[in-house]
Amino acid sequence: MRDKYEKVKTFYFSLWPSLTDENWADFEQKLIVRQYKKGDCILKPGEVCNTVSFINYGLVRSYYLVDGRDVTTNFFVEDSCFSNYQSFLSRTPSLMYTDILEDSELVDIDYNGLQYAYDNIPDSERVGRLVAEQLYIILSNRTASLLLETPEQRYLKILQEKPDLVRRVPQYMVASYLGVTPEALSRIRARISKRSAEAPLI
Amino acid sequence: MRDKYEKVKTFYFSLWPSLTDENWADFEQKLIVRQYKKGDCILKPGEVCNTVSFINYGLVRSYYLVDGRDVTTNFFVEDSCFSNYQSFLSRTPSLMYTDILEDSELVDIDYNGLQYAYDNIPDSERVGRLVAEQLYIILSNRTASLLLETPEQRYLKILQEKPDLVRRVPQYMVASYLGVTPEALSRIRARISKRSAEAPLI
DNA sequence: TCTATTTATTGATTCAGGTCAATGGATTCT
DNA sequence: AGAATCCATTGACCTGAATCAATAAATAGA
Repeated sequence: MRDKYEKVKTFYFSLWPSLTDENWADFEQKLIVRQYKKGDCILKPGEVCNTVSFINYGLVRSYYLVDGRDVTTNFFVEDSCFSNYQSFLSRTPSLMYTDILEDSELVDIDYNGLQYAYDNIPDSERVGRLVAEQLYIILSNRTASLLLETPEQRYLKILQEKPDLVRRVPQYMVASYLGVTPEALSRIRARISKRSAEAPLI
Repeated sequence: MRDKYEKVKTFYFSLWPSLTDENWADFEQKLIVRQYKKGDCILKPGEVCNTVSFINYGLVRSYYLVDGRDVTTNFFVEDSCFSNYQSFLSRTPSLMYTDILEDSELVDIDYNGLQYAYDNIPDSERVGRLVAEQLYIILSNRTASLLLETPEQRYLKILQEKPDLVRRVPQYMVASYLGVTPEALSRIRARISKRSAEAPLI
């Protein structure tokens, strides 16, 4: 039988060089494996996010829904961690939805489990800090992209950097991630393929 | 004589309830007070940011300069902490400038000083985590605003939330923070005052 | 104080994206 | 397989922001 903790263990060991097998065994007690089906909504506005999740397999999306407008803040794929970190950290209601886009298996640690780790497992504070710092860096790249690049540039970039994600996700969600309407993304695509058809062959 | 460590001490004690006077004395050894003049540039693209700074007084701006376009990522005012956190954390060259907008006094801790604290002063890892988490929350609010709101809405919001900042900063920098050109902000302002002139008196 | 420079406003034009609406193509469900 | 739903594309029109340019206002320097 497949070990559901294999991947998450590798993930934490990579961030946490001093982690011993003994401490891992302690930490693993706090983890809960959960399966979800495509279409499940695992967090709604008004709810407080209570978990940080590692994705064994699957695909997850976080988004705002503000007067009918759907704005994707992030996609999360297998082998990475996610949370509604703002809500989780501040213990305040989320403003976002989090949906399961493909059947997924998550390995959750809840707020109390994490506090237990911080208080009892050596160097876990450091891991918490490193995770927060990594999330900060990712977010600051996204913010820079929103400020500096046009939607077309952002689309070309995601095509190049995450082609698999673009394939797995409906186009209107990609549009919503780029900050434009589905119609606009459709026209951006048309513009790009028109240009590449006209481009002189080098 | 004014104690240059008074404010920064208050700041750290508020984040760090377990901080003893003895530990503070140790930590204070690592702090360096620096004065800057309006117009000084304290970090340029290509340089690695080596400090986290607390602002005793003054005003600081971080911005990108990409093919002539000036894009403000943040303003920082007295009694808060700042850094080019991405560069500082990852020890990689900054992509941004950081300028002094008003004569300022900063209380710096450098990278090694912070590592010393993490390794030697109890609970400092936790403070590092809390600071990273706070910065994450601030940044995620900014990102949401860029995704969800129009430039006009963002301008009205900054007017309401940080009226003093708007007064202290040239308008073209506010425009650059909102993600529009100076001309566009000028028109947004014209539009708003036209509307409020037309608005029926309630 | 007067001058030089920087900053803010306004006009004309262009263009990308939003909105509304219609159509055709894909998926999904039973 | 067939129906129903969802999704992507396209067209027409509109609006807001970018750009280029000129001018006015404010600020800083000598």
